[in-house]
Formats: sequence, C-alpha cells, structure tokens
Amino acid sequence: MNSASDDRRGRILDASERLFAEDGFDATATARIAGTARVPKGLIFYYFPRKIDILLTLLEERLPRTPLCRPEDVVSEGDPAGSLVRLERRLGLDRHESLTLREVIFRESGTHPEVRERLRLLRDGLLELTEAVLEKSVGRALDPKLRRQAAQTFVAVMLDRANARRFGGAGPDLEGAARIVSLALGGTGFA
Amino acid sequence: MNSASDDRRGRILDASERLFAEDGFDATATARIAGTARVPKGLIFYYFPRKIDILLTLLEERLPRTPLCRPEDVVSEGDPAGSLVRLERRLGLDRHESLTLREVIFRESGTHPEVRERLRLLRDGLLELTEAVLEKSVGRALDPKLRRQAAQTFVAVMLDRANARRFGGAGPDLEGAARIVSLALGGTGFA
Amino acid sequence: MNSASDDRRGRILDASERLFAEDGFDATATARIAGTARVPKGLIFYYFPRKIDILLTLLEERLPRTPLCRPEDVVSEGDPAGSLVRLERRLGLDRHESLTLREVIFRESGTHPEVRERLRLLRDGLLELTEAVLEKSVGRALDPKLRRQAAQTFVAVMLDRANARRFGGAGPDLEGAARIVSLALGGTGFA
Amino acid sequence: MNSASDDRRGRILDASERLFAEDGFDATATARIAGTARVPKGLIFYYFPRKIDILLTLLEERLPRTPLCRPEDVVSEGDPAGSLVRLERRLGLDRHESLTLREVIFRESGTHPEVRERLRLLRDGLLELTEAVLEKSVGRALDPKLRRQAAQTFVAVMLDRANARRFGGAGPDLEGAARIVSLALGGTGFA
DNA sequence: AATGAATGAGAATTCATTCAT
DNA sequence: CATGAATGAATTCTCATTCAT
Repeated sequence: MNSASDDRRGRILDASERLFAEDGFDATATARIAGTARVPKGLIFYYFPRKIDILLTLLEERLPRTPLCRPEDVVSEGDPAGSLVRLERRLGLDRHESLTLREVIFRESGTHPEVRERLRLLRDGLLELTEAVLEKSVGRALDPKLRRQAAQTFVAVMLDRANARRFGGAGPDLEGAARIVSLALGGTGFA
Repeated sequence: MNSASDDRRGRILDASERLFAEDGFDATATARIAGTARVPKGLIFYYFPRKIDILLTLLEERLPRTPLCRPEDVVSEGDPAGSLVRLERRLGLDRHESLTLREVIFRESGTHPEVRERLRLLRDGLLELTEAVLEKSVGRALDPKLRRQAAQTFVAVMLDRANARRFGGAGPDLEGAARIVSLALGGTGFA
Repeated sequence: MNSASDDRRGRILDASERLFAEDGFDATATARIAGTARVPKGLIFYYFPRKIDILLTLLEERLPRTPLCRPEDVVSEGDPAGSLVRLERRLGLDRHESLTLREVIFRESGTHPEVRERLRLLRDGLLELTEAVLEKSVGRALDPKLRRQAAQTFVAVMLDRANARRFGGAGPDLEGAARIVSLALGGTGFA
Repeated sequence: MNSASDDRRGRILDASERLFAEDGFDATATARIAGTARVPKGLIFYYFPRKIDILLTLLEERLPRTPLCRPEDVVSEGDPAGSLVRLERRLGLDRHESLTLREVIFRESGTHPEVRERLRLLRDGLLELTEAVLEKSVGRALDPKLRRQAAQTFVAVMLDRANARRFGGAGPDLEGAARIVSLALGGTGFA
C-alpha cells in the first residue's frame, strides 16, 4: 500500500467530508479543501477531475452499501421498542462518517441527481432493515402491510431526526417513536 | 401604498420564492431573480440591501406564523387516523407558498441561522397542532406523554415526506403512518 | 450616444481585434484583453458573456457584410488583369480591420463553427465580386462556367496571399495571377 | 534499434499527428496524447522535453523534404490541365500524413516560427515541382516568367484548397483552375 | 530508462454589491 | 427613486512540466 499517496487522497476525502458536512458542498471551495488537507490545490483535481467527484467518491467509498448492521445485532425478542432504539443507535452513533455523509446527502440531493439516487438507496436499505428488526423482535408473524407501515413510520422518524440534528433542533423523541410503533403492533412499549 | 413599487417588490419576492425553491438560495443569482421578476437589477438591492434579506423577508412576510389550519377544520371525532391524514392534506396542499417556502427552509437551514430558527418554529407549531388534532379526534383524554410521542412521530413523518418529495422519492406512506399512530393510541386504524 | 460605455466596449473590441490577430484567439487571455483595453476584467464578461462572444461580435460588427467594394470602383474595361489587381488592393489595403479579422477567421475557423460559417460567407462574397469584375472588365459576355473557374482561381490566390502574409512569406505574385487569369479568358495580360 | 522504445516513441508521434491535425496543437493536452498513444504520461517528456518538440519532430521526421512526387509520375505531354490535376491528387491523397501535417503547419505557423519556416519550404517545393510539371506537360519551352506565374497561381489554388477543406468548405474547383492555367499557357484545357 | 504522482501558475467565468447619474 | 454599468474577489478547472523512485 502506497501510504504516501493514499495518505493524501485520504486526507482530501477527510477534509471534504468534514467541510461538506459543516458548510455544505457549494459553500466549500476546493481551495479550502486543499488547505485543510494540506495538499496543493492541483492535487485535488488530479484525484478528482471535477469537484462533484469528491462528493460522489465519498458516497461510493465511505457510505456502506450493505446494511450498516444486521438485525440480530440489535434485536431483543419480545422487545420491539428497545430493538428499534438500539437499531438507531447502531446506525447513527457507531459510524461518524455515516452521520456527516448523511448530512451531505440531505443537503445536496436536491441539486445533484447522483446524490439523490443515493438517498433513495439509503432509505430503501433502512426500510428493509427496520422491517426485519420488527419481525424478529415482535416474535410472531406480522401482517406484511402493517409491518411495512410500521417500518416506514420509524424510518421517517430516524431520517427526520438526522435532519433535525443538523439544525441543532431537538427532532422527534426516539424512545417515544419506538414506543408508538411498538404499541401499534400490539406490543406494550418497552419490555 | 404605492401600488407600482409594491408591485415590483412583490414580483421580486414571487420570483425569488420560486427560484429559491427550484434551485436553492445559493444557486440563484440575483441577476436571474431580476430577469424573472422583470425588474432592473439595481432595484433588487434597492429593496433588499443584501441577498439574504430577500430570503428573510420571504420567511417574515409569507410564512404564516399562526397555525396553518385549525384543529376543527380536520378533526373527525372517533377517527384519529383520518383526521391526521386530513391534517397533512390541509397543510401541504392548500397553500402552495408554504410548500415552496418549507422547501427553502429545509435547504437553507444548515447555512443560515435565521432560517434555522424558523424551521424550529415550524416544527413546534406542527407539533402543537397535531397534538390538538389527536386529542380531539380520539375523543377521550390521552396521557400527555403518549400524546406528545404520537404527535412527534406523525410530525416526523410529515416533515420526512416533505423532504422526500423534494427528491422525487416516495417518502413514507401517509395513511400507513396515520394508522400506526392511531393504533398506538388504542384506536383501530381508520374509522 | 453614451460615449463612456461605448468607449469601453469599443476599447475591448479594439484590443481583442489586435491581440487575436497577433497571437490567436486561444493564446489571448481575457485578462490581457482587459489590460490592453484598460478596463477591469469583469467588464469583459459584462459585455461578452463568453470569450468566444468577443470574436463573434467582431465578426458581426466589424467585418462588412456587404461587398467590400463595388465592381465599378476597380473595373477598367478592357483591362481584366489590372482590374483584378485593383480589386485585391481595394479589399486588402484600404481596411486594416478586415485584414486582421481575416487573420482571425483563418486561424479560428478550424475550431469554432460560427467562425467557419463566416469564412464561407467571405469566400462566397469574394467569388461573386470577382465574377462581376471579370465580366465587366473583359467587356464581353463570358461563358458562365469559365468565368466562375477564373474567379475561383483568383479568389484562391487572394486568400492564399492573405494566408501567406501571416507568416511573413511571400505568397503568390498578384500581378502574375491576374495575368494568368486574364490570358485564360483570351486577354493579353495587362492593358 | 531498440524496437520497444521506438515503438512507443512512434506511437507518441502517431497520436500527436492525429490529434494536432484534429484539434490543433494548443488544444491537444499532452495527457491526451499519452492516453491515445497508450504510454505513460511521463514518457512523453522523456522523449520530447517540451511539448513543442513533438511538433518539431513531426515536421523534421515525417514531412518529406524531397518533393512528394516526381514530375514524370503525373505528366502527360500535351495535357497540362490533366497533369496539374494528377499532381494535386498525388500530393494530397497518396500520403495521409502529409495531409494532416500540412493541416498542422497551417494552423500553427502563425504561432511558432520554426513551423512557419517549414511552410515556406513546402511552398517552395511545390512551386518548383509545379513549374517542372508545366514545362514538361506543355511540351515546349515556356517563358520562365510566365511559367512561374502560372505555377504560383496553381500552387495557391492547391494550398487554398487544403485550407478550405479543413473547414468543410468547398474550396476552389481544381479542374477549373487547371483549365485556367492551361488556357493561359496557350493550351486548350483538358486534352 | 520509465513512471505517475505532484505542482502551481494561470485560465475563463461568476456574481453580489456599489454607485454615478 | 431607479438604474444598469461597473467592479474585483473568488471559483472551478487545466495543463505543461518536474522529479523521486
């Protein structure tokens, strides 16, 4: 592994990730990325011909395509509410990069189609994962339609929380939403 | 009121609202606003000394501070699920401007603190309204904590939907979420 | 007439014309045009949104669309050779700008389609003019096909001369070509 | 002769020749030459320290210094017009490289003095060759001055044609010019 | 001898904002 | 009040050339 070049390319991605999340893609000048990464301006365009390629590379290389965790990592049978909360914790807290990248995705998806597509994939992955967690944690077969509705509701809450946190806002209460979903499936809130 | 100048000031705001929603605040050049509003470029800065003032004025003058609708407009007693669905319909569809401005708010709140504050106010207003709708439509006193959790969940779904629609994505199923919330409160889904 | 602004727009065109002719379109930086014209860089793009628009404007406004001279200005009946020589003199020497612009046209027509089209028009105009000069100076009706071939030959010589002069080269002898064409039409060279 | 390295050096020249002719010298990035030639970028500058050296090498090694064809290859006695047409055909069509390089010469001669000199040599060579073809095909001694004027005229037509073809333009009619020149020398057009 | 990562001096272009009239 | 010409700092991106290995 060429540590020198990897180092520099990696530093560019690190700096971009942080600056994009802090200030947004458009508001981050490539010169500032170069400064933050301590590389010459030209090197940015050696690795990433267009500025947008930095963003796309971040999404490609640093946003896990596979589910961020497996259902069995968070499921506790008979406790859907607790399982959902653990799911969100696992998704959001373990991986700093997924948080900041999600930030970027939210912000830029209106502008760049490729980013938009990525957000759709993220949502779909979360939905599938949440459905699995619900099925396993409830401990009995759920009506597929109800299960999907419950999962969509919780995914919306998770995404809205991510969105809200960007602004320093409180966002919805996670435990509360988990309780609501759990109750809707006939559960009793937290086990 | 000088109708001629008001007309032009209004046209600037109209054009800005549309362009900000379509392309984002940063990506909208003041020259383009002037062109769209059919006013000379200099006039923009006569009315709005800085570009950001256009946005702030939009939020100040065009985003309703009072709840967008009253609970009694949508509540059907004994049918919380239906009431919630009607609430969302009323909020989103009746007022085109609130939709596009909400769009702007979402996009710019990461960048501009004043806008961020506005989003918090919007969320709070929605939360309060939703709580009232739940209370009235369920037809009996709810545990305040549960009521708040249910309202937060549904508000998250509404905001996530607004967010998702920006990208052409499907977003969560509204009826499904209403059903989930309703079930959690001991209801039976739609009446 | 706003002399201040006309002055500056005109100065930009003056400087561009000279620099394009001297160094070529691509090799002339807009900053250098600005410096030569003593206007700020930004003003260039106020008047000409894209660099190529400067060139197109030059062709549009400064290259005469109408024939550069009328046949009767140069024709001496019974002396086709002398008439052709006078034609070339009139076309090339009277107007400095047509010379430098022709220079630009030659150089850029390989790269820019709009310029290419302009060159075609120039050639067509020259051809028509030369045919008229031949017809009138010979003093009798010419076979149309022969007349056209003679005109094409002489136009080629004129254009090749313009081309050759760019490089400091001698280019073809004008009087010689006029004599050849004259002889071909049954004349006797110079009257 | 190291065939491996010659191969790569040759591929660089091949690629450059094609790209220079297509897009011009300035518009051809060395990286693109390397890509087209399938050699590493650094190798270009190993063989040709400066970019201009590629062009100069092309002119040095690939543009035939000796006349491109011998008079006897195209002369048909008593048919100067036909001989001239065959001359142009032979010059232009037989050797693809001479065509593309001539293209390059035309385009770059305004900018690079060394290239300019080359064009002068080309013109001189063509002139001499054309004079010889005229002398031999007419079948009798020509007045040297007239012969030179006729040759200059036809060379101008050939070069103007090459120039015009670059732009997709028609350029002068070759047969017509050959006929004009032939008639001027007392011939009867095509035999 | 061969290479590809690295560099930095510009290139065109954008645009909020100012200001003389 | 109103305007559009004017401004210049900032932006993305290009590319010939260098050089350590």
